[in-house]
Amino acid sequence: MGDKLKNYLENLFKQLSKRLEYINDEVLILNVPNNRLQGDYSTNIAMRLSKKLKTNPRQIAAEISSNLLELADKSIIAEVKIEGPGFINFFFAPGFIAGVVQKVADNGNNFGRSNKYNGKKAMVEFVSANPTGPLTIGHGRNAVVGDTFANMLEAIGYDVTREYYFNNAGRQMRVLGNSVKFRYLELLGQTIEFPEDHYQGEYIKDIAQQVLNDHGDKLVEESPEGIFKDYAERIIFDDIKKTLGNIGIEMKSFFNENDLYTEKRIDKVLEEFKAKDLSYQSEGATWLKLSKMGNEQDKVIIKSTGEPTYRLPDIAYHITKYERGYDLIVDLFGSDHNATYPDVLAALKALGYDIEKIKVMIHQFVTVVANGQIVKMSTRKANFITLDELIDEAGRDAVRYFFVMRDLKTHLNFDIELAKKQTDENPVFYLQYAYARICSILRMTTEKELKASFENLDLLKEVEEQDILKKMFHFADEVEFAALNFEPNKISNYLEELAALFHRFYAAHRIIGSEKNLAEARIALIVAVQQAIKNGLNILSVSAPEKM
RNA sequence: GCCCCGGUAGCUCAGUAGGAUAGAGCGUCAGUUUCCUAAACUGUAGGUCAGAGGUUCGAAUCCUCUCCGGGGCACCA
Repeated sequence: MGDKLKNYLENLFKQLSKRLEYINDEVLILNVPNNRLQGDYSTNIAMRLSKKLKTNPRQIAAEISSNLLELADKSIIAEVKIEGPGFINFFFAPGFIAGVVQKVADNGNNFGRSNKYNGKKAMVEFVSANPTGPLTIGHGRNAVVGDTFANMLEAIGYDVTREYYFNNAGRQMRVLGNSVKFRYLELLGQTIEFPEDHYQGEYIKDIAQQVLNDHGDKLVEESPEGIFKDYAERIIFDDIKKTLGNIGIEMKSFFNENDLYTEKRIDKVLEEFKAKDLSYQSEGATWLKLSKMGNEQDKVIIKSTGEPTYRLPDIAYHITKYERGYDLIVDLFGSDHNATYPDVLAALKALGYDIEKIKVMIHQFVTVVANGQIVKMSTRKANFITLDELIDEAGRDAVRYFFVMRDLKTHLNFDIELAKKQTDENPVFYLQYAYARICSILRMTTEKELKASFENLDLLKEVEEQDILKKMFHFADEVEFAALNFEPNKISNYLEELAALFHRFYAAHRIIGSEKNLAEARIALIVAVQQAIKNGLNILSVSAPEKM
């Protein structure tokens, strides 16, 4: 759907370039000025051209604007002004702006969405926590952001697969099995000195209890890597899936690292490295020639024990993503991974894969603040707060919103008290309140037999009304921008601004009690706002309550 | 020592390929409800955009250096 206003101007400039040749070589940058007196859109093209043409920018601006006015449709563009050092400011006709209301009504739940990337397949890999314990708040940011990425890509037409990659073998899982067995023996009355580097959490005791319930004391001689590990894995994974479900995340697929071995994919990659002379043996290990691929140093891919390091399966795993035909491959990691992915990318590139398709997104850590104190957490030490506990306390909407409302690149302070608060300090409620307020107004207007009408949209002339209309025109652009740049916080910011404009309108003007035509145009306006907020919240998977 | 992120109002943060007087919420203080939800709105106060150089008509934004905070630099994942 795009932004009609912007498209219109871009087309106008295209026509203009036939008249004024110098326009051709200059990129047109249109932005929305902060100050409404500076127009609906503004361009600095004259200033940029003045360097090249060695002419006064205001003079160039004058030539551009007079030609533009001749080409422009007066019912769309009301005014073009030259201001400041040479900005060209465009003012749209209020009646034209109001047309967005009709557009929203026509598109309904699809308003803001587009089919620009229809037919393209994307994968978002996220969470990918190994089943060694419940999801923590730290995983929460990854989970919510990843799912929101997927929602945003769907909103611009992508067919998206959400995938969870996990490893249920190796040292961690052995330690997990051991941990359960120790707790099991404790339950049977043995005195155990529980190792410090084992999983300390209460959940391990629960799993041990479960084993005891099902098998009694028959497993004293059983290997920790058998039944104990299997129980732990199954119970923990069920718990993880339940937690994800609690915040509305449904993974389409769970990819087990182990399949890479059984399907001989690891061997195949190794052979390929060898054939392309990208690996070598040294000190009993197999090394990857990363220094030849532009990275700092060579790294081990097979330890002298014969076990691969994480890099090798990671590379093989990504090859499956290519083979599965994705046009866009998104990996979302915490900042602790920031040094590892370049190795994987370099290797894939060396094997001939187009790494432009891969977008590695790194989010910074979550700092949990409780009672004004920073809480340090570790799964192993079990002093963490689980994601489930957080959802129980703060609710799904607040959790989803809080994890997404900040730029990924910055540390997120998660203030547990704030998220729990059902007050105006909590931005989720600000948005939801705007929505609920509209629903309430509409219940009243229905009683008074007033209904939305598109006949007299040109009556929407007040500043507060025009501001809302203009804001709505940008919705689709904001969604597309947010999706392509992986910035979900752009959507929450946009919605907060839209909600603020609505609240301002509400305080300044009345619907019930206004002249009928105006009242019905205003109803159409707020119905459109209602739809936009709902669609935006929907992308964030936050609910839009009709009553609060 | 090296690499990646960040440093903007008292607090939490926006600031979209460099643009016009740096914004919002919360918190301060002062107001607004016989009237569609006051979970709202209006006004007030609050800034050396970490610091120093540079690039240019113009820098919070780009470059260099310094300081502070976080993460990483394994034959762990």
